[in-house]
Amino acid sequence: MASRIEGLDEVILRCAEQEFLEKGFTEASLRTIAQNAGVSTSTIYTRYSDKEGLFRFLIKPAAEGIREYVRRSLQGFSELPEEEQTEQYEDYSEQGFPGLVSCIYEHYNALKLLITCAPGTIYQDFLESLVELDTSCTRRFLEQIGSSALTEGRITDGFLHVVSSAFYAGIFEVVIHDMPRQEAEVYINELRNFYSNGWKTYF
Amino acid sequence: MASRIEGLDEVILRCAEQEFLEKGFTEASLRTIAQNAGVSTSTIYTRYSDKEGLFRFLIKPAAEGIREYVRRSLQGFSELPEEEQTEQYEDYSEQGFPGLVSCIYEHYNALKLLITCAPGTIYQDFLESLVELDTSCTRRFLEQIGSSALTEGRITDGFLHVVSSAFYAGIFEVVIHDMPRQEAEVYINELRNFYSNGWKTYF
Amino acid sequence: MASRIEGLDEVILRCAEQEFLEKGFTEASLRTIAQNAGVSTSTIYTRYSDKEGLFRFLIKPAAEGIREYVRRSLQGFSELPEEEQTEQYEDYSEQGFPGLVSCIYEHYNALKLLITCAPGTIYQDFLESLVELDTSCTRRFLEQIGSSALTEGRITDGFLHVVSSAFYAGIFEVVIHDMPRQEAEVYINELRNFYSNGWKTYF
Amino acid sequence: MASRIEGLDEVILRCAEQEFLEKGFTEASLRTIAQNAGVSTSTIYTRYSDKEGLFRFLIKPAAEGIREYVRRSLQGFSELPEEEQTEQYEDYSEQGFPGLVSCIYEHYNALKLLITCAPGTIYQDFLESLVELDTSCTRRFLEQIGSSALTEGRITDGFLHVVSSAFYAGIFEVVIHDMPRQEAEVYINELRNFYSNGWKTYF
DNA sequence: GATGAATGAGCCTTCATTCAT
DNA sequence: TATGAATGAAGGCTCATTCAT
Repeated sequence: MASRIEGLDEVILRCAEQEFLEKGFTEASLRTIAQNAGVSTSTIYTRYSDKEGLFRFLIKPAAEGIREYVRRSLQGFSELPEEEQTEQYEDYSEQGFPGLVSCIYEHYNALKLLITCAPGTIYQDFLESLVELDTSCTRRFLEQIGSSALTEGRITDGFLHVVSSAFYAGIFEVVIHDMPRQEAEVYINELRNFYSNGWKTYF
Repeated sequence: MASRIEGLDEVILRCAEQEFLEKGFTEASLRTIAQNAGVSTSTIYTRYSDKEGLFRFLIKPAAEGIREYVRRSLQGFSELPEEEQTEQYEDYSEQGFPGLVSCIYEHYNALKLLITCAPGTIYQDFLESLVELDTSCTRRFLEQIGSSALTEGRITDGFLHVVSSAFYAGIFEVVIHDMPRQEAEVYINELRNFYSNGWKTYF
Repeated sequence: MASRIEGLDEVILRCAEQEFLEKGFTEASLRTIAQNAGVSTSTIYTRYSDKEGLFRFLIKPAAEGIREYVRRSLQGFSELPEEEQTEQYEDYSEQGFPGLVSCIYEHYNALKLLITCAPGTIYQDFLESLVELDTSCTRRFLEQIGSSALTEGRITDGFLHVVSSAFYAGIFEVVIHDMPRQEAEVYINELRNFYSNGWKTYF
Repeated sequence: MASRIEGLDEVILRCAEQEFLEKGFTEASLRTIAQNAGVSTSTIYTRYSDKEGLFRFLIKPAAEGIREYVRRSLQGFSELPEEEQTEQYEDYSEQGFPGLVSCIYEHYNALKLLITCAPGTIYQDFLESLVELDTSCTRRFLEQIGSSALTEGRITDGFLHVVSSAFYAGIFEVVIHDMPRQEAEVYINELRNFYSNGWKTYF
């Protein structure tokens, strides 16, 4: 009874990453991955149950990493006293998501996979999860400051939702366009600034 | 000379649209489209050359419509006297792309196809074409007003490009999230406002 | 009612020849032929009934030309007085099929088609028809000279048949290998010499 | 590890042979072969890569067998002392390729496949490989005996090539015409005799 | 006579997945 | 656990041919 071959996972995952990156999920071939990794197709099934399982395994740390970062970041904001929150919005460009870029580049390949190669609604679901964190935080803030835009219904759930997903989609352009890290930092700060400026008009 | 069967195109195109929308380009099956339309697979080849030809046919008016709208809109801006251009930027939220939403909803399904289901680089190329129009217009404006950010190299081609594509990607969230038309109008104006505010810091 | 377009046949036939030559009968595409000729596929059907009809039309003159030449040539031999026939066999290299090469080069392309591109049994049938002419002439000669090989059954129909078809197949190597005309003349004479030498042992 | 189903290869190969023989390579259908063999089309791909792989597998032993026979036979001739070589040429009809017929009938069906059904240049390449062996042996002999025909340029590479391929094509008539084995032996000896007689005129 | 359109049959091939070993 | 073999479904596409105009 053969035990798990040492280091095989790494080889498989590296080959899978490459194949998915090159061809996207649908067009990627399990056979090709297996061949490049020097294992049988069946081995992949033994370890990751199926094609989608393999893909999800590859992107999981990245998705969770980003999500965790955003969660903690928003939570930090929520826990500030109200006046500081407002203040931050005034000059967010210096705070922003200070470590977001690090987080992105830490999971670069996997993130690119998730953003550009995912099958079905995997990317949408991921984006959705970020947007939910974001909008609920924003709504809470707007409620705290007693925003009239909110009570008068000018700001709806739909609006919050779309503005937020446009924002995150904007951030992920960094990955789509393989922006160098330094450029990305400036860009993301700028984006954050844009959206801050947008929101301020509702305060 | 056997003439084209009356109204067949409409049936085929409707079925194709549905199939592509449901499964995306790659996963969509020509056989299924043909079956639903009640024609032979070959008929599709006779009329649209191949799968991609069919897809492009479906998409073409939408892509061209949007592109044409954006072109004319930017051209109108460029032809204004300099002071009015600056003025517009100051309060763009009341001008925006006034007819863009109409244009989007006119081609709604086809646009959704283009944005969410296109194979290869078709969507990227489309987006790119808009971004090119946009950035060359923006650069021209910045040159006219003698922007120091431009001459000092803080604004690069890459920066223009990414900000612009983030903007258009943001606009297309309207389609991705099936936003009701009225909401979309507000949203797009808002987005325009965001980006205007962003640019203003460079003037 | 449109009358036959002037000179269309020539164009079609030239394009068909090229396509068949390039791809062989099976792989050749009627559509390609039609496209290159600038006519509709249907036009070919109107004029040549179907793909095989078109092919047969192309090769007919060549097949008949060669067959006619061989027939007349053998007939000439048969009509000689017996002693001259024997004599010819003794020094056939100077007589051979004196005009055969001319005949071959007159129909070169069509012959190449027939030999290398024909579908089904068309080439076999053609070869067979030559072999039949040849063997019946040979047998008649052997009978005339009272060949013991014949009466003793050492020379059978099968033997005659195969030797003859090997001979003609040998001749057609000229076409298969695109042998220059002058070289071909020498070669065919040589071949004839070989076979004459072979036969002489049975006299 | 699922082992190969017992005896499946034989069934598949037999069905493939039949189909190729009946319709030729191009017209033969893998589906039909699979159906007749009672396996799925994919099984054929698992075992033989593709259609051509299957064909080549069928043919390989025959092609190699014949080639090997010819090689050894010519080598034997080359290794004789010069006077015996000349002697053999004088009365080759009694030596010929004594075991060639056995070799042919051993691989009968596969050889028929190779000669009458092969796609592309497979048969040509096979023939060419024989011709190469043959001509280099012949040339060596002519050089040894200091043939004036060679030094004077009357015998060229082209001539050697064509005469040789006509000879082997002649031999394969045996297969094309399904000649009974005994008849074939006589025929091939005869053919060898013909060509020996031809060559002798150049010595 | 010429044609554009339509067709149905058929092609080879690839795929993810299962299963006995 | 790892695997080679087998599979059924499906894929896009090409073809020769027919037919109404």
